[in-house]
Amino acid sequence: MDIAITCKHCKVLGVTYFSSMSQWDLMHLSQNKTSILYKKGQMIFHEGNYPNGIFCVQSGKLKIFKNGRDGKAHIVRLAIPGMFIGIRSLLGKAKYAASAMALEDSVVCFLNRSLFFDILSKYPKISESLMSSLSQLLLEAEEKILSMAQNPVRQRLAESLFILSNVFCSAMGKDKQLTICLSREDLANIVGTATETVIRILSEFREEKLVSVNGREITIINSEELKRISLA
Amino acid sequence: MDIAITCKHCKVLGVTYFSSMSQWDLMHLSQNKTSILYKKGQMIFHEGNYPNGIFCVQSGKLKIFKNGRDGKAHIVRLAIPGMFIGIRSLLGKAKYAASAMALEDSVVCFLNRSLFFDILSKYPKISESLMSSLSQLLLEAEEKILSMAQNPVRQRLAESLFILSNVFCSAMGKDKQLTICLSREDLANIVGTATETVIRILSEFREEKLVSVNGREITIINSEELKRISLA
DNA sequence: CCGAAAATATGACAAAAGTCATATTCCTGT
DNA sequence: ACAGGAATATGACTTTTGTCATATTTTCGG
Repeated sequence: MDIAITCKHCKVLGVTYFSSMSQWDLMHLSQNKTSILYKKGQMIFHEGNYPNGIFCVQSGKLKIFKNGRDGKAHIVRLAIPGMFIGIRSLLGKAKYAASAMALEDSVVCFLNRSLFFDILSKYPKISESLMSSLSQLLLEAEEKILSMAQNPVRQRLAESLFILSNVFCSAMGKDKQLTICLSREDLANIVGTATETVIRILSEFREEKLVSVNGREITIINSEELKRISLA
Repeated sequence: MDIAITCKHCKVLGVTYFSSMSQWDLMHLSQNKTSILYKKGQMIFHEGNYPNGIFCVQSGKLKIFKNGRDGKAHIVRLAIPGMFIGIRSLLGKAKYAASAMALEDSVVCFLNRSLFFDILSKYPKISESLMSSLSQLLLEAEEKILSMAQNPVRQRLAESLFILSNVFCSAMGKDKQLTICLSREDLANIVGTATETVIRILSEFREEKLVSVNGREITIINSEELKRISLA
C-alpha cells in the first residue's frame, strides 16, 4: 500500500535529519522516496538481509529486535516517528543485525541507497549528525550492558519503564500522560528476562502504586520512586 | 614519561587509520602528537571527564571499563596496539563514558582535538572508517546485550575466551599460541558475572581439557569445543 | 629470597530468576 | 454477541548464580 505524502509537509520533518534541506532538494526527495503503510505485526526488514537504502518512520511505532536462542527475541530499541532505521547496517556496509516489525499500523518511508548517499554528500552536516547519533546509540548500548551485568530484574524493569515512558511520550507530542503500550512479552524482551518475571514485578509495582495497569496500557504514577528503584 | 617515536616508523602505523597519510602529514603528526609510557595499573583517562583529543595505543594493552554499582567495574572492551580510544566521546561531543587503564606497561600516543580534526578534514576516508568502526562497535555491543539477556554464564565465558583469544592473538602478531593473560576478576568483569563463578567454570573447562591454566595465563586447547559451547 | 598482601580455589548456603502447570481474563474475527 | 485463541496472572518448584567463609597459592616489593 502506497501513501503519498510530501516531505515538505511531513509532520515529522522537523525532528528528522532532513530538516535543514532546501525546498528544492526536499521536493526531489519527495518524488524519489516511497511510503508504505505497514499493518500491525508486518515486517519492515529481516535480520540477515542486506540493506538497499534507509527507512524513516513517518507515523506509528516499530520494534527493532534480534533473534536469539530458541527463537526468543530481544528488542534492541523502539523506533518512533522521525527516526531513521537501518543506518548502522547501511553505513557499516553490513547485513541487518536485527529485524523490524510494526508494533501498530505505521507509515514508513524508504530512500534507496543512492538517493540517501547523494543527500549525505550534499549535506555534510547530516553525516555529522549521523555520526553523533551512532555515538549516542553506542553509549546507550554500553550502558545497557552494564545494567544487564550488574542490576537485578526489578531495577532493570523500573529503568526500562522510565526510558519507555519518554519514548512513548515524545511519540505522543504534548500529551503528558506517561503511558506505555506494550505486551508483557515485548517488555520482557526489552528488559531481558522471562515474561512471567515481568508480570510478577509489574504486579508488585501496581500494588506499590508506582504504576497503574489497564490491559497492556501501563501508566506511570510515581515516576520519582520508580527512578529511585532504577538507580538503587 | 615521554617516549619519542616517529609515526612514520611506528610498528602499528599499518593497522591504524593513519596508514594512508602522506609522508609530509605523518611528519607533522609526529611532531605534534605526544607519547606517554603508562605503567601497569595507571589510568589513561577517567569516566566523566571531557576529552581533549584522541588516544592511539602504540604498545601494550588497555582495559576500557565503566564503574557500576558499589564500585564494581564492567570491562567494555580491551584496546590493543593500533586502536584509537576515546573516538565515541570526541565525535559525540560527550564525556568519557568509561575509564581506561593500562593492563601492562603501555605506550599511548595522544593527538589533541584540533590536530585530529585537521587530519579528518584533510582525509575524509578516515572519517568514513571511523563511522564504520563505530557501526562495528555498536553491532558488537548489541550482540553482547543479546548474549547477556539469553545465555548462561558458562556459555558467555566460552564466548568471551574465544573473542579474547583473537584479541590477544592479533596483539601478539604471528605467535599463534592462543593465550589470554587476564586476572579472574577482569575476566568476570568482561563476562558480567562474579569472580568466583568464573573461577569455577574455568576449573570445569580445565578438567574438560578445553583450556590449560598457568597462573593468569589461560591457553585454549580445544577451541572447536569451546566454540560449540558458546553457541549451544 | 622472604613475608605480607593479593589472587585463586572450593565449599556451603542464600537469593534471584527461570520453568512448568494451570486458571483467568482479554481480544479478535466471524 | 460469541467462541476460540492468545495474553495475563499466579503458584509451586528447579536451576542458576551470587555471597560469604575459609584455605591455599601466587605475586611482588624490599
